[in-house]
Amino acid sequence: MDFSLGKYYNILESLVSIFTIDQGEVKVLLLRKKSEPYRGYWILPGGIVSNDETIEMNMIDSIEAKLGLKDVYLEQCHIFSNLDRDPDDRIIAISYIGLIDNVSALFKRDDRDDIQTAWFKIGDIPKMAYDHARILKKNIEFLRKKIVSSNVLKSLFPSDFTLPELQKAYEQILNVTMDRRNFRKKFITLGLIEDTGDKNVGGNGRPAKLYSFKDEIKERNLF
Amino acid sequence: MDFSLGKYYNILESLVSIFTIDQGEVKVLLLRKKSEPYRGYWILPGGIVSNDETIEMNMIDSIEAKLGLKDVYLEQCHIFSNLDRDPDDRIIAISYIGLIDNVSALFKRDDRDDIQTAWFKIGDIPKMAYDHARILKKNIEFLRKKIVSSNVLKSLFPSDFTLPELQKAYEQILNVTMDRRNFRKKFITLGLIEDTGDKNVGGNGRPAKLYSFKDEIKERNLF
DNA sequence: CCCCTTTGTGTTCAAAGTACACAGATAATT
DNA sequence: AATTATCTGTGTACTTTGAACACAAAGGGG
Repeated sequence: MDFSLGKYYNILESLVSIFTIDQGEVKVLLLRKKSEPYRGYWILPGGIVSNDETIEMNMIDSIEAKLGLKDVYLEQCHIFSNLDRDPDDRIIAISYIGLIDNVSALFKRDDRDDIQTAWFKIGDIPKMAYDHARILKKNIEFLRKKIVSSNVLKSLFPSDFTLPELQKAYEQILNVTMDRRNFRKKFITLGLIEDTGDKNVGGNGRPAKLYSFKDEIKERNLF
Repeated sequence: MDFSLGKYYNILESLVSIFTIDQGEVKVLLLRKKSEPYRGYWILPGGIVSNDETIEMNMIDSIEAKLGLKDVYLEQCHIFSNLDRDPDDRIIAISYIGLIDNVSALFKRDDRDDIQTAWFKIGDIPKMAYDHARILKKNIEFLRKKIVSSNVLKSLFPSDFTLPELQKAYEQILNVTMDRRNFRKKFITLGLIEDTGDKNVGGNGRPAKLYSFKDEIKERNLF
């Protein structure tokens, strides 16, 4: 194959939907475009992939450089190669989901002149540029499948958490309501979490027990 | 972003694991390398993606041009961007699974001088070039997840089929054995298939009833 | 001390999954 | 024509899992 032909040169961008839990709400991190086209619209963070790095490396570097975030749990989601997804250039997008706990999320860099960021509730997404709304939708759909077939939400709750917190996360992402007793029974009988012995103090009402995930993230049907 | 910089030019290849049922066996279509490096080793079919086509278009065209196969059911699986996956060039691979029924598979083009193909049982894969063994493994893993969460095997059995045939396909892909009565009950009570009224004649033993899938392919937990 | 809020807990019923054995239909054999 | 070999079709009891459901306990605030 003769790669000197320009037709085989493709531009690739990585795009990521980074989710976290902020005060009980599942949120996704978006960037605001400050220049045309789509000025003022929101986009998914990402970067252009160089040919001397893996897509994962690019993703990790982009997230750290632009957002200051480290240790984001990443999973590949989907590739979008429609010819019309950017009016100016032909760019292939590789989308990821990213999960980060609320403590690590605090280390997000302050907005620079050229970068404005915000966390949005996943049920309340603003106007997005290009086809990013579609990509985000696909990513949320992917996350939905993921949380019922693995304990991936460990990434949102790495340290101690309460069962109501975990349940709320599931409910928001799956867009359902669940019975507290059945939810609790599920997680405990599956042996996925363990009681730390501590309690959550300071909140309203009876203090909740604190749990932590026992195992590493792996595939396993939960629901 | 200044795309005139060469570092943003990436080479992309599409690679596909095409599965079919051949005399009750689940098989995958491989190509034999006729030149160095890896001469004599086997590879997944695919093509280099141009910047004026989608990856899906490239996949479909490659399959038809090199193999003569049409109407292969395709699903995106995974991207491999390791820097060391090809010793000579930096090529990013986008892998697909493809499903084709045994009748359509018969229209596979005869081997040309430069292309030698063969169907291999998925439990009996030959020596493969580059990282294609790893990619194929991932694709089979993907297929495994897919057949328990959707009726995607409809693509292997588009017209009439018998329940033992379908069961054998599941058993081979999942690498398990199942109870005939429970398997039958499952598919019938799920309402996924319907009795055509015909019977399979000519085989050994009691003729099996012929069924066909009622619905289009869609997500739905089966097992 | 009482009220408000939120968490923790057990049982009953329904549904789905699992295990299991024998009779029916055809082709091949005698 | 009868027998045998091979493969398919079928129902039931048991176990496990999922779903529905209400009240007591712990803490904070007035």
